[in-house]
Amino acid sequence: VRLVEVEAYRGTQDPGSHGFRGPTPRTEVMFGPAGRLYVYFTYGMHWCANVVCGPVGVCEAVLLRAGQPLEGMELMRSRRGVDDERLLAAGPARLAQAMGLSRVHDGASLLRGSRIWIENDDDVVFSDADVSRTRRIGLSAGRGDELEYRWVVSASPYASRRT
DNA sequence: AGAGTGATTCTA
DNA sequence: AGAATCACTCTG
Repeated sequence: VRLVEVEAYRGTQDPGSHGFRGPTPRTEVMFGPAGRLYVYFTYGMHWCANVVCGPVGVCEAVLLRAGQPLEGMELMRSRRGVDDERLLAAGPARLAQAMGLSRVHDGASLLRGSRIWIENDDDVVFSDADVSRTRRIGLSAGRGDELEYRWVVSASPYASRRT
């Protein structure tokens, strides 16, 4: 997919982050080296994937919130049980499901030579003017909900909501 | 607007 | 141990 929406989480500096209260068995990956996936399970049924960003000992991660399907459309349709291309990866749990990400990918490396990776698009698709910065989704009040740590391609029909 | 669903973490 | 919470999605 082509990523069209992400959110930043700043660990111990950020009450909205799973890492706010320091490392736990669940969050230890986020306190490890950058370039790995932090995949967590929530609401009894959903997986969501983050990219760990900070140096060892510092919890920082970026939640992958939405993507535009580019390849493997039929595989993603079957994983999602949905036909509409715009709903295949429009949301963090939808994206993870479309990509087939779950427990076994927690801690997986994204570095060169890995089976999962992120790469720059050779074509320039979006300019800075296409990207909006907003408050994050799904955080209760007082949990860092006022921070504008969500970046989204405003006009993309593949984002998790219209902006 | 509400239900579904179960791991994780905090409190006692 | 028990309870609260939850970086969500789908269906009405």
